[in-house]
Amino acid sequence: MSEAKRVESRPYHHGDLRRALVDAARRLLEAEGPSALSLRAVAREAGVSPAAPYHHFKDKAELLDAVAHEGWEILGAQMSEAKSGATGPDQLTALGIAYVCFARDNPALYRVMYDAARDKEDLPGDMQDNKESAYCMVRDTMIENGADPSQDGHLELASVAAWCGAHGLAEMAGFRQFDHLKEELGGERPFLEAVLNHMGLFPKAHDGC
Amino acid sequence: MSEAKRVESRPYHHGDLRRALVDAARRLLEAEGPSALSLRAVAREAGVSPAAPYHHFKDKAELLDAVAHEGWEILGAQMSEAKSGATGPDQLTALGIAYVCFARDNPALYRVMYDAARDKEDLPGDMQDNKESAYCMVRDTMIENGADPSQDGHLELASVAAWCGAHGLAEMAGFRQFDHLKEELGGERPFLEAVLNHMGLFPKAHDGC
DNA sequence: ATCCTATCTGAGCATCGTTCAAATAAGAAA
DNA sequence: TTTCTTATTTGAACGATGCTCAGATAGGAT
Repeated sequence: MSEAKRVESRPYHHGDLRRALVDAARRLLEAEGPSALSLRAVAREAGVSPAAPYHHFKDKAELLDAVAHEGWEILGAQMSEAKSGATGPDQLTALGIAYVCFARDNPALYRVMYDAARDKEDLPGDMQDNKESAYCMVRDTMIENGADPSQDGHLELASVAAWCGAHGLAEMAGFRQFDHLKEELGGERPFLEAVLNHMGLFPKAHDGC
Repeated sequence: MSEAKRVESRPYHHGDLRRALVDAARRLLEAEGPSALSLRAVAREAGVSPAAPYHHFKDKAELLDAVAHEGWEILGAQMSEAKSGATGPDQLTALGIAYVCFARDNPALYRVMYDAARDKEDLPGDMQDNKESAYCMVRDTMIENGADPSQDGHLELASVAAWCGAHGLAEMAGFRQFDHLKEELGGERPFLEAVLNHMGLFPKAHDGC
């Protein structure tokens, strides 16, 4: 449908084709879902031949890795913002809510982020590499709010439990079977908060998404 | 590799080809992982032409549905057995552990079970259709152990929270990043129990897998 | 023995991921 | 400027996939 934008500097034939391909992939992902994300379709969307992507990514998997990488960056940014909008233990809730809302608003991207990881049996590095990464933020926030870093096992256990709970909810929240529960609780937000609260990992919930 | 067994009654050309196809699919799934599960490969494994499956399943998706259906049956049976091996609130823990252990022992099958559902945004009927279904067992066990069925929202909330926690853990437990935590806690079993316990949804943990 | 119908095959179509030799264009060297 | 070099892109091709369809085949009933 849409053409790749050709406004910026064009150092080579196509400008920054790598960039254009990742953008095209994300556009397709949002518009058509993960099943429509073929390498050929991405090339088509970027206005380029099916073989062109192979000079920027060794694999289809490597392209998806790049897309997933951006996903983790966006998630990290949104969680960081959510955290700074709250204080004390509420920060943990804010992180949880931000995580689940990200998954709700970008379901296809969220799937790509974990699919790549599942095949490798390795959590994506983007998730835990730097202080702005999603997992580390949860961990650090727990420490800031009284968890004992020296009692390392317990802290990590708490982080893992919180992560599992949030991920589970993120994957379940999309199913229609929970629509009536959402209505009953006054909308999707309250539903998400209620489940997170019930898990006891995220103390309370107040802030915006 | 292996040939389809041709021992039972053979009412038509191939006997019960539908059965043979589902078996072949599960064999491939276990041996080669979900990505190797093509319709053609299943037909090949069953010793039949690529077009044959279409007389028993309208789709590849419908074949996967059948595989997933069996997965839910097995999961239900294992959870039922785990429940009957415990009493009181321990039953809930037993259910949780059984759920996660099933996912650990059949990762490929577990993925197929949810992949089909995700695409439809509908939880698989097999999960909640009958009293032996996995979700209903959790719900019923909660009622049996003191939850108030009249306060319906809260009960369902508790079930959903437990399900999310178990599912999240089931998907995370396979990642290598948690290997050191597992060791530290004395193996995979203790790790799973510790996380479930930490979520506070499954009171205690004692029974076998 | 004949017919009917469910079952299976073989060939074919569009698409996919991937590779590779050849074409092209950008920047450096002359 | 002209030439050379190299990164970038293309076009054609291969094997594999999901799926369709006309025709072959074989049970079971008549």
